[in-house]
Amino acid sequence: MENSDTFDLQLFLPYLLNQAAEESSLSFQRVYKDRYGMLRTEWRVLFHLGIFGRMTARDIGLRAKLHKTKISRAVQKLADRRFITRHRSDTDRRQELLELTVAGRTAYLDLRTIAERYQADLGTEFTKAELALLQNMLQRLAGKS
Amino acid sequence: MENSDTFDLQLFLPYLLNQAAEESSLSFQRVYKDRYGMLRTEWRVLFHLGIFGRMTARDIGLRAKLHKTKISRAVQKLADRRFITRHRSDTDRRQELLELTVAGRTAYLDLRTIAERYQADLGTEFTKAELALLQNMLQRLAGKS
DNA sequence: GAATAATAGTTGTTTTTGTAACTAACAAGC
DNA sequence: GCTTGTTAGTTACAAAAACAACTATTATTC
Repeated sequence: MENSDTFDLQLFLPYLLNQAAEESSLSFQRVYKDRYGMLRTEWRVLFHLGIFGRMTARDIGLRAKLHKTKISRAVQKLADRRFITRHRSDTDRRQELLELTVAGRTAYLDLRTIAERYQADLGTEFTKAELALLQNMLQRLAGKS
Repeated sequence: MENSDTFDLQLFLPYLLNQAAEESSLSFQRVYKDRYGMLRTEWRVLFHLGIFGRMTARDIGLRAKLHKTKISRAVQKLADRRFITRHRSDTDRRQELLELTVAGRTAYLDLRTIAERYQADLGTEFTKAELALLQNMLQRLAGKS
């Protein structure tokens, strides 16, 4: 109280980004959590398989910047729930090829619809140009060491 | 593989924001973690006390949107490390007034310097106008329901 | 081609978080 | 003023994340 400081925490990016990320995750989280009992890593793995088709845990990790233990556990859960199948690769028997089942694809398409609606709703709050710049800046922020 | 999907995960805000937030937190995290053994909630509490002066856990929670149990634990750790003092309020003996010690203020000022340098460095990658828009949009994203 | 290193993925252990239940103090209603 | 409800903060337990050590397989090197 005696001395008030001038640093603006609300504008400090590591802080501000986290607040925005947390808030923006919430509505989507409710869907994948309540409707499918999924965790964050699980919907991400599901989406990667939905978008890119058959791939290995390793490749998902590289793309999503996720640690292999997280992926391993997400894969287990998704396989338990029959959302994905796992097949050992013939060319490298360490690797496992992951793929969505029909149920997995259905869940993916459902969630993707929600995600698309979320993105579309942003259009009512921001202009196309604003959104494009935001995404561009976030990608630059995300993509460096 | 057989069917590639068109949804662009990289532009989906709950995903993109998280990637950016995680990346942008990293460099700062290294400082408060390695140098002071702090956790995310701890530096946030420290900063709130540094910026706003004496305040209660409740008020920090409202400002930072942090749950009281998180704050309670951060306060304990910060008090253990003699970064803050805690005094029961006279007007309401449920509340506790928190305040930085000299050591706490020193740590805060050190971390604030790093934070300011981080913000300044952003100026080399983005224009002032871009940054202003980014912050504005993030605040709008952060500050709803 | 045997020994060594590197890689894909799993499992176990420790930290950290999330959630619910609790204590102590205050506030409101009757 | 006593019962009922709220609030500030803590504690205990459950869920999730982080980190390290492990197995099995492939790659490298001498």
